[in-house]
Amino acid sequence: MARKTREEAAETREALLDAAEQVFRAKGVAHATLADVAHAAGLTRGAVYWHFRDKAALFEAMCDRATLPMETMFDARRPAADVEDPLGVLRDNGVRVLLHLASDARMQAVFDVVFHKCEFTDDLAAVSERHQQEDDTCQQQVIALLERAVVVGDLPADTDTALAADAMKAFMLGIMHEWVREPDAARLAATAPAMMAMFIAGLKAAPPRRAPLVAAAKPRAARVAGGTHAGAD
Amino acid sequence: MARKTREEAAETREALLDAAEQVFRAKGVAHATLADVAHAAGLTRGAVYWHFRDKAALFEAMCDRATLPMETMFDARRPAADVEDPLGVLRDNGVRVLLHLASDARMQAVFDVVFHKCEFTDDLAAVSERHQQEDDTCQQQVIALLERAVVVGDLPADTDTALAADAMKAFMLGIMHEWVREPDAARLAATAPAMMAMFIAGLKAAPPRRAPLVAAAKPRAARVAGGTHAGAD
DNA sequence: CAAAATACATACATTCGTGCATGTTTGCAA
DNA sequence: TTGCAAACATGCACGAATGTATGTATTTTG
Repeated sequence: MARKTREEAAETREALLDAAEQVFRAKGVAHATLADVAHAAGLTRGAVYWHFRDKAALFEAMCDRATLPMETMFDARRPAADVEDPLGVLRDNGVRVLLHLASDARMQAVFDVVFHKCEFTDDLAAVSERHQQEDDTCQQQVIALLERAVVVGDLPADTDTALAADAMKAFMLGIMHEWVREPDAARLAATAPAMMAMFIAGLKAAPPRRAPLVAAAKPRAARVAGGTHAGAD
Repeated sequence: MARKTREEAAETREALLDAAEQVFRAKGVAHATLADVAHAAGLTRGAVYWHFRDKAALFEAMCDRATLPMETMFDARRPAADVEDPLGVLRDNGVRVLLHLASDARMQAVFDVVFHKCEFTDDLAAVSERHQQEDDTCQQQVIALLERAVVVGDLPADTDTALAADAMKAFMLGIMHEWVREPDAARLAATAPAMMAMFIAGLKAAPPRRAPLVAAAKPRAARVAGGTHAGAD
């Protein structure tokens, strides 16, 4: 109808993002229409097209609003160069992320959408790349802690820290992936410590090593050309 | 144009499923049109509507063709009641699944579609429930092996086998989820044993226990109001 | 206080995908 | 050999969603 004040406009934008979370979660991103989102917010498509260029932009803004807090949670960590119990820090970080997911309804909705209610194709390539970058920076943090663990002596020198980081990422991602399908905050909160403790214990007991099995302990000559060669036939 | 023989008709059906894998993977299930699938197979929409009721039926058939082999792979296992090294069997089973994924291009395509290129909403509810059932039967197999491990003495008596099974499911699902994004068959094949060994080692070293933390061992008083309270500040 | 920009609602044209109905040729059975 | 049904291709009507253009009232600015 009429123009709103700046604050009210910002509120409508938030309302649209809230509606997008609900509608995307219920109908899927591709299957949901912008009219659905607008109507869920008590508005019309005009409001949506005023605040966002198209559906992809709306989706991107929705993701940003939920993942930026998570980014800061990880980036705010100290340089991780002088912690005395790096594996303990790693475990606590994992638990913290899971507890945060268990307590933040917005994060739950967005993760449910990203995991199960959206198709990552060309039009969402920008969002996908941003997620990729965030994941990479997070992985660097984990690798730094793992290498610190090597220095401290909690892990052997030839630990494949990159692989261990991939394993941790896969574990946590799988937990969140499955949990958002049937959210039970109490259960996740109760089981998160045991989950992470189990993973860290496995990391200590059977850490993945570099130069896995092939190119065995001491073959004839190490005349591999590429340098960054995979190793497995 | 004309009628084909029964065998040729079956071949065109397979060709349509092949095309669906490619097109769904490239454009996403919701964003892909049946004309795309038909054209990718060198046919028209008429052929699609002859063999499948609609897009959901095509998707379901595509999933079945790829996951049924996996089902048999798990169901063909022996009753798991008298194995002498249940955790070893569990580890080998996990490795086998990962190796199978690394070597089967069809399974890779379908998993990529299911994980990243499709929206599980109402119209695909049937497929989602079937996946759920398959997962449950698989989980029962894992739990059976874990309880066998308790009997054998590899795990303590109060091991939370259901939670451990959830952890394994999350771990494997996370590995596959991430791997299909950037498939590298050699790398997955090379790292799968170390991954599974690490998990089993963690299971042995720090198995999750029942009656986790709440109703705790012996704190002052368990007078938390909510009942389903998180517990970890 | 007037002009311009804001914050939407409304209306419209266009495209696109689906579902079905129909056409057409050929394999298969009697 | 005839008839029927399989195995598609083709064409059409319908709805639905998008993008944009326009209208409108209010807010802000000078």
